[in-house]
Amino acid sequence: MAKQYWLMKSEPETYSYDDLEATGRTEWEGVRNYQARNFMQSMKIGDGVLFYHSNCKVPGVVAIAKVVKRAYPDFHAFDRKSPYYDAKSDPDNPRWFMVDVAPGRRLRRVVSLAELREYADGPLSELVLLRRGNRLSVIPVSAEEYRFIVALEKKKP
DNA sequence: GCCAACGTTGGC
DNA sequence: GCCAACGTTGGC
Repeated sequence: MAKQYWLMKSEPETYSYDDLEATGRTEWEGVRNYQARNFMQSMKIGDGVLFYHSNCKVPGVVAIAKVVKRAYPDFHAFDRKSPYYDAKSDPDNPRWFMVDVAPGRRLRRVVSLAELREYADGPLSELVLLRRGNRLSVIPVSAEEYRFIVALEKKKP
């Protein structure tokens, strides 16, 4: 199976790309949306990830990361004390899954959402992120879209 | 199975 | 802080 690509959102105040670099690896826990979960379940080791900062001053893609562990049960859902606790998920029949992600490299500059929108009628016309009202935190990206977005780092902002 | 109410996401 | 869009919940 060919390498796949994804965009994963994180609020930098909660967990930024700097945090990922500091720890070298993270569990992508707390995803509580079925569609996003399904995407994570189809991820494979080595898949490319666009690390996106949401809910911040300049939302956009800040770095490249990679999947380093395939989907496994999000055990935070079993922990009553966790903010991600979900009584409907139990260890015998887990409802939520997560993958592990490791850093790749920071882009030369933030490729902002506003800039991505400039290509909404062109190369990024199919980008799920740009669909109206999209709120998914894990989004598939085609190889072409991935390459195009990464290449934008070389453009003058 | 419908749908109103509610909570959350996330850009602005 | 506002609010539009969306998913989930629960009454009926």
